[in-house]
Amino acid sequence: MGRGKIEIKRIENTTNRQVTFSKRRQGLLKKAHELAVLCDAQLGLVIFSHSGKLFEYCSPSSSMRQIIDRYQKATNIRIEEAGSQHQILCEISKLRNENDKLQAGMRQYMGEDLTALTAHDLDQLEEQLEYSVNKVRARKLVEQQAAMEHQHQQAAAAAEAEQKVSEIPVLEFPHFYHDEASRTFLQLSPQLHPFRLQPTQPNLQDTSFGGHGLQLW
Amino acid sequence: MGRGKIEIKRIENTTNRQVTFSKRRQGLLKKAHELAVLCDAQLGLVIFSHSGKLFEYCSPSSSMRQIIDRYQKATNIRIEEAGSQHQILCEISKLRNENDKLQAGMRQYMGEDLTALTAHDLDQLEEQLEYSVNKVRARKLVEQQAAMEHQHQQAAAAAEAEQKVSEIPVLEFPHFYHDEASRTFLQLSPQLHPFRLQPTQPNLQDTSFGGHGLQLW
DNA sequence: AACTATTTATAAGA
DNA sequence: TTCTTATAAATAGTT
Repeated sequence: MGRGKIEIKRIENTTNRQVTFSKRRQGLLKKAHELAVLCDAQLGLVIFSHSGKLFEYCSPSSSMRQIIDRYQKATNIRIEEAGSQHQILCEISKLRNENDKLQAGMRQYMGEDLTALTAHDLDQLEEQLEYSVNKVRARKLVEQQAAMEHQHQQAAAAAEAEQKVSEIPVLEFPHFYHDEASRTFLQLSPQLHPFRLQPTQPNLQDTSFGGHGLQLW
Repeated sequence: MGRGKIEIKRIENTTNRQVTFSKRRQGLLKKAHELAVLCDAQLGLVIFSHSGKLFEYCSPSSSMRQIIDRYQKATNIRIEEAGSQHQILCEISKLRNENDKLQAGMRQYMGEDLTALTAHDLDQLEEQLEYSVNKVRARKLVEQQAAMEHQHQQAAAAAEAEQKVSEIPVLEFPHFYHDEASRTFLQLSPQLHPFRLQPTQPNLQDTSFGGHGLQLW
């Protein structure tokens, strides 16, 4: 539709291409509008020129946002996004759950909320607390020793002393959970096992998701 | 461009509208393609018919997904989404932080990780643990009493007994934090105040966000 | 779905 | 760029 027919292939002459872009872009936007109005259709048109400039049209009474949303719903292009969103919500839920449990456990260690515990739970808690008190006392002892020996620069000897203390004399009470795994994630289930700590993931920071390896940051 | 000129307004006759939609849709898609090819432009066109059917075109060597992404980047339409995403990430970060602190506090209550504590911290921890042990023992006493009196159906008297016990005799050690606020959120700052518990929000579930009130579910 | 009179879009030129 | 105009293309109304 012009003085001559043209082949539909990239116009190599830059000026020519820009002129054609300008003309046809205008025509396309106009026709998009006409279609939307005449036929009561919802449509969105986004054009990036070769140089990167953005032009757009969307039908009356709607926004490009709406149209993109509708398009994504219609094509399920969002499943991936929705999946990761779901994972995020699961992560938050899990963390809140863990927090609640930790707080419940913490309260019990502070002597609160004991009424829900069975006699056996109370026994275990008492044992654990006695164990902890003894650990603390052992540590205090070491600190005193270290302070006394400080001027003699014998910190190494002090550490050794602590080692001995915590290994032998003060641990007169059994404890139900105590190994190097205690440095990892602690998962409490206060309802079922108020004081049973279970090591779960060895790596607290990175493997929080259930094996999918989604990195949030 | 036809037998007669038409006004650009919604075609009321349904059949006519559908026919026009079909013709003009085809023309629009064709012109979109021509513009994309002739001018080396990237464009996306999405059309929903009045009846909800989806038609689309996007320029060669790209996908609608890419075009939508580029559009969203270009228009910052994502700021809202990014904002809420940011809030979600903040929430997760906060929860993880709280979890870490709770775990650190918990470990210390279990007698682990004591080396970082000062003498004063150790004293407080010892006091708290002794307080907790005594609370547990008081509770055990009450349970025993309740068990003995069970056949006499005097649960009420047992509760009264616990009240007396916890009020008077066993609390021979001072405790640094103990009031009704302990039922609310506990926030630990093990680095600065290893055992100083601070009540924060009165409502743990809903006011997790910093005043913005974003509800995640 | 095809036809065709007419309108509209636009390629090339100024 | 913008305007002009000859011509190609699109399409409204018809069959």
